[in-house]
Amino acid sequence: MDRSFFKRKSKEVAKDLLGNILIKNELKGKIVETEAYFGPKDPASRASNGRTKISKVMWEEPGTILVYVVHSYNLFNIVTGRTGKPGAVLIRALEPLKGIRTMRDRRGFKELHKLCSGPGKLTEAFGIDKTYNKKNILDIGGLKIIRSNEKPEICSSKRIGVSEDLNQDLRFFIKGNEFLSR
DNA sequence: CATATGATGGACT
DNA sequence: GTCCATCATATGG
Repeated sequence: MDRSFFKRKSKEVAKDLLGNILIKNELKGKIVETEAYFGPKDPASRASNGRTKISKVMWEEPGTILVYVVHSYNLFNIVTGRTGKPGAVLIRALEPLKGIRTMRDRRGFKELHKLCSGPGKLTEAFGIDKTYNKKNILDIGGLKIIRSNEKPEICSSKRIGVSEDLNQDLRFFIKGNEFLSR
């Protein structure tokens, strides 16, 4: 993954992330579910109220990590688009591939499908917290995304948990995957 | 299997 | 004080 990958519209990045591999130290997971968020004209986006303590990171360089807390869970996003043009992709679910022992210990469940099947679950399983906020995933070694050669079949839906959504599908997931949220 | 409900804490008005 | 880009339980079929 390079800078040009993230320097595109969040909708394109969200779709193209599916099937690729998130790596944090010894942990690996396949990205199976994402959501795209736009800037101030997107009512569901954190940027809908302009630049705030949380949302201002969305104006940073593509590849910047945005982590913030909702209902006491960390949510992991990656900033997309040109620097100064707010946009981000939320990583919503991973298929656990490696480091299952660690994920089970952190989550307190042994079932594979309970480890990373939601945006708050995967950050707990992977140990992603606010110390990663505002760092660039292209610059730090311990956390990265690598391409797989998989070309998954992609489905879409409305975004989950938002009170006011746009009239288009901005949630993307791999068809039939067992590790989706919900 | 499904839907319902309470806990949670930080950001924002 | 209000509002969540959530989750784990509990309950009913």
